[in-house]
Amino acid sequence: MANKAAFRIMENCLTCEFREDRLFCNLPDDVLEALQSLKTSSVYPKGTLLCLEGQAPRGIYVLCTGKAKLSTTSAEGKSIILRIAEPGEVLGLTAIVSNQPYECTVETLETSQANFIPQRDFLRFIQENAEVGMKVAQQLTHNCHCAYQEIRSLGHSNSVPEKLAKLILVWSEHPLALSHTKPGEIPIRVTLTQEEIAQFVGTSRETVSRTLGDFKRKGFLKIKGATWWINKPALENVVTT
Amino acid sequence: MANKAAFRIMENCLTCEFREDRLFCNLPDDVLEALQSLKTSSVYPKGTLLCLEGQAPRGIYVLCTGKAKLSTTSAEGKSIILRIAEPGEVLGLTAIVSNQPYECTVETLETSQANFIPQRDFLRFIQENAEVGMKVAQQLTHNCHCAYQEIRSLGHSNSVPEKLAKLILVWSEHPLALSHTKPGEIPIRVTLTQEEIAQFVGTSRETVSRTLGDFKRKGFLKIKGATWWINKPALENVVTT
DNA sequence: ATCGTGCTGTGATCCAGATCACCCCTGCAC
DNA sequence: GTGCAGGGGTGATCTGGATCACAGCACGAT
Repeated sequence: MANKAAFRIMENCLTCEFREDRLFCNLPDDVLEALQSLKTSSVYPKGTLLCLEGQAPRGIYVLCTGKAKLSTTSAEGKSIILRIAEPGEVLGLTAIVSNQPYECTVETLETSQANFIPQRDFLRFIQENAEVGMKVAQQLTHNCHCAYQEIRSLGHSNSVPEKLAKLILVWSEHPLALSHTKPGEIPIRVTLTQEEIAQFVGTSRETVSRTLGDFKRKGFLKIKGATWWINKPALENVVTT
Repeated sequence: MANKAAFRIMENCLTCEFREDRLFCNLPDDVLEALQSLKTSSVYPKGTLLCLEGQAPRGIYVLCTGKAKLSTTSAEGKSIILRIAEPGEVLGLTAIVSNQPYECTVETLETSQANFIPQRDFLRFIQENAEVGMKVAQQLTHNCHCAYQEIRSLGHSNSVPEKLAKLILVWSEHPLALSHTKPGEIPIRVTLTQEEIAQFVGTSRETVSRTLGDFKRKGFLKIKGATWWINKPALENVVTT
């Protein structure tokens, strides 16, 4: 908790610096004001479970800062990562709209701020604001899109190297801003363990380890701690092969 | 086209006998009236492609009668069936809401009636009617739910027999209404080819053939043409094993 | 320094299911 | 009839990747 002070909590949505970039926050003053009056902001440490698969719906979370991992577990205890939610996303929407138990478990991957809005308040709110309804539809569409991507990846039995390369390429779309990097090497930050990567691509931890080793040997990427350097063209080649 | 006369087209949504059962049609008279004025009804023969993956969005289809198969294709030409849409569902929503190309190909599995509404009209309509916005959210939620199911099925490497059994069990929730059936044998109608079933569970045609053969030998089901008799408890046993 | 605990690397083994290569239907067109 | 196309059955073969079983290694707690 020593770095608590370093984490700035944003209490007021109206003056939030990211307001315009974010689907759900980019609303007229009066609407945002009303929405804001329903929320409770909190900061959650890394590893917090915001909601659990199977739990009765309580409300939604708007992720303000940080990242969260959405996963679903099978009867046999295996779990799959569905996607990583970025700041600005609304979590728990499907459960709230359908009034069914949460379909996935949400776990913060870093210290994150999220605004909670109770189900009842939120439902009333979207019924009164067609504008917000549209945003809800857009977030749901995004969820669907990610899910379809995942289905394509899992179902079209690409080999593990191919799936892994695809995943890394997606990650490399949000590169790290480092000063001195060789051209053609994209630096990214990876905080997931190999175990979690395995859950993402639907394979075993060992295979991820072997495949990454293979990639390193072939010069497709370099790994130093949580920072990876990506050789994009080389990886793209793996995908099309 | 000899049986054209046998197919009754429903022109008026207000007097449609199914109106109340269907998410998207169960609306107050005035709203439904307005929605209706935007639509064009048509009857499509089996095998019609209502929309193609990658196509620019034109509008949505409300499926009135019949069934449609939603599938997505990989670069290598393999395709996966995402789900079978039932009457009352709205198709093409994600594309219209996000204004992105259609994410899946929709093909009618039987002669089907569908009402088409152009993108622009529909978007304007939902922005003016918060009530309809909510229905849109519900349909999208349903899409997500199906997609997550599929991910769980594909990703949690259940064996092929298990996945197949699960699929058949889902089908057996809509049994055929036959007069004389033995107790414990649920009759269902299956119009998909083995190839299509393979695409559904993400496996090869041969494996489907072998697995079904196995099920028949073990008395889990009987197949006569397009009618199958399901021994539910036996199949449930396959799933939990 | 000495544990313990969580992550990563790697070898050995084994099998479900993909793939290839046929054959047999049944229905339809000519 | 004959030919042919689209489905369905089945055997033989081969392999990707799961699984088991360890062994390092980093890092924090004691």
